[in-house]
Order: sequence, then C-alpha cells, then structure tokens
Amino acid sequence: MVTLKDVARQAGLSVTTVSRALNAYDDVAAETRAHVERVASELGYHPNHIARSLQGTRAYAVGLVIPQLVHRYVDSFWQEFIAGVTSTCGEAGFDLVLCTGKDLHAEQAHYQRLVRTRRVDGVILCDARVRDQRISFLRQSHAPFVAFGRVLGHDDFSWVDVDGTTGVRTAVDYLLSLGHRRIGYLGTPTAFSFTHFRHEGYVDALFAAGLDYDERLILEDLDVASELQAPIMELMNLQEPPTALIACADYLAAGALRAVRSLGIRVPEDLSLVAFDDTLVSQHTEPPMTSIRQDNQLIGSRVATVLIQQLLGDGLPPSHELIQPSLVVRQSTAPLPAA
Amino acid sequence: MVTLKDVARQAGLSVTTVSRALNAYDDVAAETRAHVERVASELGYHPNHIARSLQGTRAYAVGLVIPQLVHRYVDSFWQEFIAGVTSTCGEAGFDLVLCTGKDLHAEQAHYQRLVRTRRVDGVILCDARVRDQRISFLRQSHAPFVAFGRVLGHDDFSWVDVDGTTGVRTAVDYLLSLGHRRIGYLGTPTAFSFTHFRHEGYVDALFAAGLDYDERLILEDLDVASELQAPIMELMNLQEPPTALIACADYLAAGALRAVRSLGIRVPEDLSLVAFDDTLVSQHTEPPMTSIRQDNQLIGSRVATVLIQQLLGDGLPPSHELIQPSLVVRQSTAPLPAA
DNA sequence: TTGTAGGCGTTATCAG
DNA sequence: CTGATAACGCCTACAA
Repeated sequence: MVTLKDVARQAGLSVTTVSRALNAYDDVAAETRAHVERVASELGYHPNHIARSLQGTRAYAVGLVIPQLVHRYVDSFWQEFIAGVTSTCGEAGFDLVLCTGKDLHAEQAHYQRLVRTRRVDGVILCDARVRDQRISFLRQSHAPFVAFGRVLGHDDFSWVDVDGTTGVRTAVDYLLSLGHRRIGYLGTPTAFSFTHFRHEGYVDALFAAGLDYDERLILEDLDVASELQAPIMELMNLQEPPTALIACADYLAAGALRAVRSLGIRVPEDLSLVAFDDTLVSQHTEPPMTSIRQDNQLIGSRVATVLIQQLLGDGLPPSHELIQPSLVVRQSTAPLPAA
Repeated sequence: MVTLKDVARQAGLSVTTVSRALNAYDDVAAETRAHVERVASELGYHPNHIARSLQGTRAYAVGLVIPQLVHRYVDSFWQEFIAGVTSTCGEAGFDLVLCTGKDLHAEQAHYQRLVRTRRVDGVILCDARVRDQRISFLRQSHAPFVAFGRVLGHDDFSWVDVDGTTGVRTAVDYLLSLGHRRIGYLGTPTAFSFTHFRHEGYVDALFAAGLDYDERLILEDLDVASELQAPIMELMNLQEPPTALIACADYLAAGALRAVRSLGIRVPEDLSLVAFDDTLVSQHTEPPMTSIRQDNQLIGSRVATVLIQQLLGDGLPPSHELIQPSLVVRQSTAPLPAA
C-alpha cells in the first residue's frame, strides 16, 4: 500500500510538505505541488481514511442508526429517507455509516461509539420521542447532530420536521368541505413526538369550524400491532357514528379499511377515510386512499444538508425547518350523502 | 471519550497491561484482569475501532453502493436488504458504509474509493449484471467482495442468490396443476442476470410438462417504465390467448393487472396472475396476488455473513449460496374454468 | 506478570 | 515556503 511516506521519499520531500501539497494548502510552491501530485498519481497514492480519522480531523461521514423493528419497517420510509441522505451526502463528499439497534439504549450506544471513535463527524437522529434520552446524550457529549422530528420546548438543537399539524388540519378541512361534521381520529403512539403535532391539527381544525371535540370519536396510541376490529366496531356503533375518519398512519388506515369493510360499511359511500404517509400501502388499497403525503426522500436530503452545513461551518446556530406535506385526493373520500 | 490511558491511570497500571487484560491475553494475573475489567466498565470504556484499525489492517466496516434510481426504489427491497445487512454486521462488530451512485460507473468509483482508502474491508455488490464491469474491477483490485446475484460462467467470486429458476418453475407448475396450458410470461430487463435464471424456470417447467414454447406468449425486457397496455392487449387478443400470466416482478404484475382490467378481463376468473418479489405492492392489490416470495432481509443477512467470514478467515475459497423462494398463494390465481 | 518503546498513516504546531 | 516533532488510541515486540 502506497503511503504518504512513499510519496515523500520518491519526491525527495518531507511527509509534511507532501501532505499539504495534496490537501490544497496555500503555503506550498506551485511547482512543488505539481511535482508532488505527479508522483502521487504515478505511485497510485490514496490517503488512508482510517489514519485521517484517527488523527482527529474530519471523517467525512455521518452516522444513522435505524431501529431494528418499528412500524416503518413495513413501508418504505427508511429506504426513501436513506436515499435522500446518501445522495445529498455524496454530493458533499460524505458517506453514510449505518447501524441498527434493537432498542433506544442500543441505538444510543451506537451513536456514542460512532462519534467517540471519530468514525463519523455527526449523526442523524430519527423518530424523536417526547422525552428523548438520546437527545440529552448527544447534546451533552457535544456531538453534532440533526434530528428528524422536533421535541416540544427544545429548540437548542437542529431539527427538520414535517408539519403534521398543517397536514392533518388540511385533511380535516377537506372533509369539512365535503360536508362531514362527525370526524373520527385514529392516532399513532403517543411516545412519538409527531403524534402530538398531528393531533393538534385535528383539534385546531375542529375548533376553527366551531365543532365540539368528542372524545368518543378519538382512538389514540395505536401502533402497528393494535387490534382495530373491536374499537372500530364500538366507534361505528355509536348513536351518532362518524361519517369520516382520519388515520394518522397508513397502517392504521389500511387496518381501519379492513375493519369497517367486515362490518359491511362501504368506503367512501358510507365512510370517508384519510390516511397519513402516502406510502405504497395507501396507494394500492381498494379504493386507493386519500392521504397526506410527505416526501421522505426530501426529508432525508434536508436533514443531511443541515447536518453537513453544521459540520462544515462550525458554531452555526441551531436551524429549524418545517416541511409541508400535501393532501393527495384519491377515492376513499366522498361528500357526505344527504341524510 | 475514555481511552485505554484513562483506564490505565485509574487502575494504576500501564496501558499495555490494561490492553492485554481486556483482550484476554493469558499472561496477566487473574486478579489484575478482574480489576481492569471493573475499572473499564465503571469508566464506560469502549475500544476505538479506528485506532485499532490503524495498526492492524481491519476497518471493521463493509461498503454498499445502492443505485440511485432503479425499479427497486418503488418497493422496499433495499430497506429490507439493508436491515439484514446492518443487523448481521452489527452482531459481528462491523458497520455498514453506504453510498449511492447514479450509474454503474459512479458505483464503481465509490467502490474503488472505499477500498483504496481503507474505509471498508470489503464490499457488497448488488444487482449483478450479465456482463459486469464492477466485478472485473473488484476482482482485479483484490478487494474482498460478495455479490448478490450470480453471473453465468463466473464462479471465482462469492455470491448469494435467490433460486429464481426454481421459483418460477414452482409457480408455473402450480398454474399447470390448476389446469392452465397457455401461460404467458412477462420478463424483467435482460441486463440483470437474474432475468435469465427466472426465464429458465419458465422454459424448464414447460418442457417438463411437454408443452411448446410459444414466443407469442413471451414479453421480455420490461422495466418499470415499460408501457404494458399495448403489448398486453396484443397478447390477450391472440387466437388462443393465455389463461394465465407469470410476471417476473411485482411492478409488472401490478401493471398487467391494470392493463387487463381496462380490457374488461377479470382476475382470477378470466386470467390467473402470478407475481415475483411479494412486496407490499402485490399484497395490497385487489385481488391480493399470488406471488413468488423472496426474503430480502435474509438475503442481506446471508450476504453480510459470507462477506464477514471471508474477511475474518482469509484465503477462504469462494462460497456460493442459493436461497429458495416460496410460492405464496393468494387470490389472483384460480383453476382454469371448464371451457 | 508487568512495563517501556516504537509504530500504524495522517495532520497540526511550531520552528527554521 | 519547508521540515522536524508530536500527537490520535491502540497493539506488539522486547525488556525488566
């Protein structure tokens, strides 16, 4: 393997000079630089990344730990997100180092290792929780990081998030415009911080329309393994059942669709249904679903951009960025039929 | 950021002794070792992979370059594959370094950089092509690598692949058992090596059943952007149209489903349809599709295992592993109706 | 059984 | 402008 020393010897210069010549420092003679570059390429020199990292400068890599099993494993969220991260990183000359952790604790251990060993220059944190130990840890260990997802009351770190509040509010407004007044709500696990923002959109929209918040129409804390059949049945057997339902995740919408169908309720004739995420799942159901769409690749790309900016220009203030989702209208929603 | 030196100071020993105690050398007193281990865990010491790599020769990382845009981007293949790779790597103490390349040339450049700069110890190569320049490059640069996908006539490198031949053959056999005799075939791009193995399964099954290979029933080289409407129409308007169709990718099956439906042909009553891949796409169509299923996470896991074995025990002979897909029967296939 | 010294390849610091 | 020298954290002769 060709090292800097080999190049130095061959060029009749010191290792230091060669290093600086190759790294575009401005204090080396143009002639010397040319010579060094020629020798380096003749010898087929490539800098040893490991040594570079050990030395303490930049690793030109960012880290990401993905949960081993979350609901998102069933859709293509991570894939699109990662695609966004890697392509943006690539343009900036960074690589992505990926690990997986079975739980939050394991995730944190990975983050610790990655930054401590200088394997990466900074990390990306996903699925921000309401009380997130990982964030406290990263902050206190002075590891540059950017989170996908905000945490209420903590703006001392950079984050990129989807404006779930506006997303849900837009969807509810749309249902209202179709004449619906009894709108049910299926919420994601409350541990995730995005859950609360989405919920807020629902409340806001009802309030703006002067409608009551009826707790009986709300199902909360539903994860991918939740059994929806029974609660949905209860919901639809109310004195005044909802005429529309907004499900805060695709998997909930798909589950609700199956549940109501088994009750003989037709979508969208008897019940309108809106999903959130707009992955392949909601696009391929029958009928295809009206859904709040977030561009996962864009999210990954923005998170990476913010992190790299933070890494290159250091000491930048925390940046906060809200990405707007959009409502994709398909065939699972319809005007409220005249009673 | 606790280092060996910190542990040594705290334990009142030299760095050397601590290092040996922690690395299970047999020339340290049992008592000393216990003491060192206690101090190390109290301080939360974790060895620095980077430093370790520098003096040894292992980076404890493997590389993977994913194509920027291929048909697989629309399903969750990469996500599942990556999940398998990272979890297996993690267990062995390796990280995954991920890049993306817009074309094969860019991919190759990334592989070159990763191995030359010692950023990784070996790489994973995906989507093997019939004539794959990346493979020649990796072989000649002596970079340890494992491919997902074989290339006919090249067994001098390690690969893991899905037995597409048996997969398709099983599906055709199933259709035959339902009474079908006119079975159409929709093939993936011929540049991919798996295309040919799948095709072989089709031919084998027909031959074994004593049926003719009718070129009019075969559509080949269809990618995700292929317009299926016209060719499918032609296919179904034959004197003796097929009564069943086997599509060698989920996206082809979904496209075919739309195309035949627009012709007023019902699935499975008028036409049986089998897909390949069994991603969410084929699971959520109406009707849900009978599909040849491959376990993408398992594939990733096996590829990583083989690569790491190769890395740790060096000089191992190339290993070849064929993973069996399985046929998942759903509602897109039915017995041939009595004419 | 333990400690000392040297080096893996690179870059930062400071002298010349 | 260029070159010694000292790290980075770890391992491994070799010496004590």
